[in-house]
Amino acid sequence: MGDLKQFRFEQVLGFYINRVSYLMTEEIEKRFFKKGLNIVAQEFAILMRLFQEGDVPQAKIIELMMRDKTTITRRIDGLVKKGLVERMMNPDDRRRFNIHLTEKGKDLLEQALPMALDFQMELVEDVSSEDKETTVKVLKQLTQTLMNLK
Amino acid sequence: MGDLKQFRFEQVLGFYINRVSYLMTEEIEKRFFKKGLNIVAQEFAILMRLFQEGDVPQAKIIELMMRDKTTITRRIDGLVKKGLVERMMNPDDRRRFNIHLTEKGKDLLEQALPMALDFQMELVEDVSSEDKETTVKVLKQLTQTLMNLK
DNA sequence: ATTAAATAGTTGCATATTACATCTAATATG
DNA sequence: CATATTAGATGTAATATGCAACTATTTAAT
Repeated sequence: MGDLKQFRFEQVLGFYINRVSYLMTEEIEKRFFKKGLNIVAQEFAILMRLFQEGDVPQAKIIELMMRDKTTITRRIDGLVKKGLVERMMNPDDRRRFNIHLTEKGKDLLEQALPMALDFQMELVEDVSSEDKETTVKVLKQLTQTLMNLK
Repeated sequence: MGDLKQFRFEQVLGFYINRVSYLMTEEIEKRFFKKGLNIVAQEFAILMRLFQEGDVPQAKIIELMMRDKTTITRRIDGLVKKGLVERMMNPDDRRRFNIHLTEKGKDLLEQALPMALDFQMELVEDVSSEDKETTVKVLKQLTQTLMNLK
């Protein structure tokens, strides 16, 4: 086990990725809360997706969030209860719902999105755009590798 | 809100960081489980830290994990129950415990560490060492920025 | 057409994670 | 010595998560 002790664990990507992920989530949720926006980061991610893509069935959100369908059912339940989205009947397939952003949901996003973008800007302020691009590239690559493992 | 629609959200770091963080954690836990190692990623992080630094009081682990002290108390409880660590009296300050890696904990780490290192290697296999270094640098920078916000 | 298989989503559990408020014991500070 | 601070534990409650099993619907297979 001696040789392992030599290893500089701090150089390991996972170490930082988990930390940054946790800290970013924590910070953006804190900011949402301060502005009276009653959503967590995951809910924001769903709303943002609906804003980008329009109505989608829950299956799409499951894919995005990479969680069990039961977990997503309950997340959507929560968003419905808050009045931010609604389940619309899909006439082509009556098993499916289209998740639809309500006016209230749009209003909330109108506040939340600029906050999220500001936060991102603030974060990478001191990172050169070259380094930022490299990082995004590497993260995309890692995502792909990880998805292939599944 | 029209201008926001233009924004390429996929370029945003947070998007990938969260995904990679989640997928990495999931994958390493799956591998631990497959080999019969009964630990989650957070427990591994604690054991690894103990291996690197020797006995530390719980406060150090709180700092590492960035969780509430009650959460850490219970994590340590869990590790004690599994026989992987023990709480040693600190003669200099009787409020404090030193968390000590047991033989069983060391044995487990002896299996888990190489797995974690292999996993990391596997992940960054196709990433040039230059890109990897840049990514680590950026992640460190982001960590620092995020810590300063707190 | 009729039956079997697959799909979308929900509900009933059980478990894990987390933290706030509060408590005890011990140490540090004035 | 009195008080404040610190380390850690416990009570409790909220949230997150997924497996198993279920319903309803659509698709595929005979």
